Amino acid sequence: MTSAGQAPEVFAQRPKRADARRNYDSLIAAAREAFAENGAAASLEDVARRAGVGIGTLYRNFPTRRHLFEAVYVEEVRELCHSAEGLAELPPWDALVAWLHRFVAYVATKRALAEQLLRDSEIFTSCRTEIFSAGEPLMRRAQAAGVVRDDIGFDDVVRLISGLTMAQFPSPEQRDRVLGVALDGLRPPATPR
Amino acid sequence: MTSAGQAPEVFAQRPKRADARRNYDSLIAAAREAFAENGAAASLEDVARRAGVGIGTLYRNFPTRRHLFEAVYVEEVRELCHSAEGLAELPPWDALVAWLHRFVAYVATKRALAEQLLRDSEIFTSCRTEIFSAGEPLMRRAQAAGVVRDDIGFDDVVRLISGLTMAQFPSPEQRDRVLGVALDGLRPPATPR
DNA sequence: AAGCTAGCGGAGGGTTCCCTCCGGATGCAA
DNA sequence: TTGCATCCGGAGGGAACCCTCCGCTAGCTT
Repeated sequence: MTSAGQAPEVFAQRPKRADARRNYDSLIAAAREAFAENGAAASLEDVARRAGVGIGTLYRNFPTRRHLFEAVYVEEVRELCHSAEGLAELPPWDALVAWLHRFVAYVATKRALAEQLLRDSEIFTSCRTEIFSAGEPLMRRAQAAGVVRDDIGFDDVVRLISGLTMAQFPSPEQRDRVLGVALDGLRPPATPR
Repeated sequence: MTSAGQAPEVFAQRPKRADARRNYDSLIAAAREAFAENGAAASLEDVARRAGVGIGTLYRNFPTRRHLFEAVYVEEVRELCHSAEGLAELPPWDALVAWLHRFVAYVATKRALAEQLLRDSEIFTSCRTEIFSAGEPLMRRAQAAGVVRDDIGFDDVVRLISGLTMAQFPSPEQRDRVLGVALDGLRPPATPR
């Protein structure tokens, strides 16, 4: 008997035994920390140490550095997308802005991660899709309401916001001020209001 | 150029003998290539190989990785600042936009470099000063002419543009479109607030 | 409670890179 | 041309990291 045929599933699958699942989770948490701290080149042995497991366990769960990378990334994206729920009740412009603010927080910490994955990755495109289906409706609603210019697409906004967040800001105040400028660029050319 | 005369001692000094100077220059060129290609973690031995010199020569000129890094960075900044000359003849808004476009090209290739130096570096702050003295006058002129909002500073613009450029764009068209949006955000509000 | 097996840890061999050191080569001044 | 201070190249020891392998541990099932 073999394990079921190869899963086309890009996502690493979570193990089934209790202790294994525990290890899997702390590995992801440890990797999140290590990557945030030392960038994408963080030592895998250090990750294992942080997680309190042997290096062998790390490799069993994530055969390559990239697997680990992607697992962390997917986790992050999931949280971000989840946060889009409940915003539909706000006015169109406010809803969009609120979500973009969360997006900023997300990108800020995931700089190194994104850097690696940007090159080429099935994971990345699939996460992109997920992000789009979370945020694009907010954008379209705002455009329909006439509070956002309609000569641009959601992907333009994503690049704009995610890019500017990659810069390092000395203070949250400045970050918000700059974000405000960018958001002003989204408004229609001659909106009163 | 702004700061002529003797540079701060942080700058590696160019050697005096002809062959040594040649090596120094090809090392910087090689490093520029290698860093652009493999990111900040590029192997120093690879840099020496590209430059066609021994590893010893590299270490004699640049005792640490950071020295080499900074030398490349300074070179880049110099070129950028130099490009601000001659823009004073354009109309205020056009001059600013033209320079920001060059700035974009500069940041695009120097991502990895900046990433490293952002943390803490005397060099970085001094280059920052140089960039400011090149670009800030353009900005102030535009503000004085009333074509740029005056509730923001030049450093806000720098962060906005440089950040934006760190994102990766699938096409130059999209990059320019997004840049356009950001620039629109710089204009004064259509209606006074 | 007993057996089966998924899962664990970490030693260890291999690779890559860092950086020092010194005998030999060479530009430059006299 | 000659002398020498400067500069060159790359061998080599050490450190960090990658990843495999296998004897042992401990969940889960019956």
